[in-house]
Amino acid sequence: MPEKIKPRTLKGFRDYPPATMIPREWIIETARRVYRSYGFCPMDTPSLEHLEILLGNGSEETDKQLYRFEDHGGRSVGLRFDLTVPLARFVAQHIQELGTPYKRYQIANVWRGENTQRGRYREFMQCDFDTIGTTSLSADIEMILVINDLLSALHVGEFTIHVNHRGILNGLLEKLDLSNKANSVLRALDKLEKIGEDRVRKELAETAEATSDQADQLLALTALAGSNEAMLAEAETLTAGNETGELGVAQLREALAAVSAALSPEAQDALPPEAQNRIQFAPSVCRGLDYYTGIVLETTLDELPSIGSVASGGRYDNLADLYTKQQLPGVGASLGLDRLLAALEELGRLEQTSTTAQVFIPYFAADRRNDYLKLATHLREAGIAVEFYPEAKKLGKQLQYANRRGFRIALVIGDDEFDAGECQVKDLTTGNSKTVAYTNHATALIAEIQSILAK
RNA sequence: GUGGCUGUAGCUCAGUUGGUUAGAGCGCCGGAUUGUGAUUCCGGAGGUCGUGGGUUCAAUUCCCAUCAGCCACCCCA
Repeated sequence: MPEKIKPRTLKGFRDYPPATMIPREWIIETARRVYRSYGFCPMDTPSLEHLEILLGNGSEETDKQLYRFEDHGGRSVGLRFDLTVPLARFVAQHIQELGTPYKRYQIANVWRGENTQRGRYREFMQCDFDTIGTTSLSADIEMILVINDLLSALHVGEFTIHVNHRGILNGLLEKLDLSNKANSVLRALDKLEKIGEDRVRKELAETAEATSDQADQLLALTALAGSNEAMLAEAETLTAGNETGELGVAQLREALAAVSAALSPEAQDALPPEAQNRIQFAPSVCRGLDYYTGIVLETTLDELPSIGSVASGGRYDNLADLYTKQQLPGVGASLGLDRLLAALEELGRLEQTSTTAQVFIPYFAADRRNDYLKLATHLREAGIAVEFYPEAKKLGKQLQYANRRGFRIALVIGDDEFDAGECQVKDLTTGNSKTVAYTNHATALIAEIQSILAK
């Protein structure tokens, strides 16, 4: 007998059995619903692109992480490592037909050949939404509202949206004459919470050659704490005299005020106290996202901040300048679905179900198959998802199966019930059952099922 | 990509200071109970100890490599 091939998956690539796929789809559906509720429209692009498209302004890091190869026609190609670069190519190619403002969402896999860790895989899904072709602050405000709606709808527990404006830090850097060291400075400042002020100071001195006076000012900004209003006032003082910084503070102030106004006061008051500050000015949020130029945001879960940002985004001045002369400003953000799922799993916030139907019909009376199928059809027509067991096994076994899969209701019908035109509706959560007539288009039965499902 | 830790049944783990037939709990399958699932009792299946090599009379145990997972660094457009 030949050796069997060992079944296995590649590092960083995973299977998604039903128990993980069901919550996954639920998140996708929720994201889709929220995005659509703001008028964002679906679109997609190919997984594979010409290498030159993806490399574009690529940093060395991108280079290293990119999955690339030569296709059968000898072309250099690569798998997309995010959804923003393909979007840039897409709008550069199609903006004439699309018109502006163009609002899109895209939920798709991306690939990065980086080392794996909890919540970090080589194939993972991003749920992006963007508004292209407008510089209006309304779009920025809307981005914050979308993220707030989305995470609220996902039942992730309390979360914090950390909002900043690139202009504030850039302004301070200009003022301190450190603009040419921006990357090193931002990278060091971003580690503040992680490694502490002393080591950040050290890193600033080493990598950005910052003087201790410069470091003082940078840390004065990033270490700000207190209410959003108070912090903004401090930031205003620190950047005073610099146009970029002042504009940044002003825009952020306006956006935060608008977000508060948009969220109804009643809804706000109904939230627990910690949630009323869920949108916070965070002067140190600036990492990565090099092309962002305006408002930026990151979102962390209050119960598990260590897993990192589960949704981030911001405003960019010119999305597609690599591919077109047309200036295309925009604003957009992305939900990191796999990281979020990893977090929810760790927090025990995922529902354990392996079924998509709520109602189970055991195959009980062996020669009544067509009657069972007919009943199932009736229920489906009423919008109730039903699974009919394929074998006329012992009832106990079938109920055990139903219980394990997480069905809510079993409809027990044997010869006696068929003859009497009734049906036992068994609530699998409580174990109680109730006998209901199912004749007359099963109206009474449907009502009973719906009342149990509504619980 | 660099460094560290880990890998024993489907799951969570014990264990062997190198030595006969590698264990437990939970889960799974069957029966007690041929019309009712989470309890109870009885029985059963399931492991080349991640994989490959080396040292040894003997390796699941020691060594090397490799694969995978986790952690830190790096990075996260």
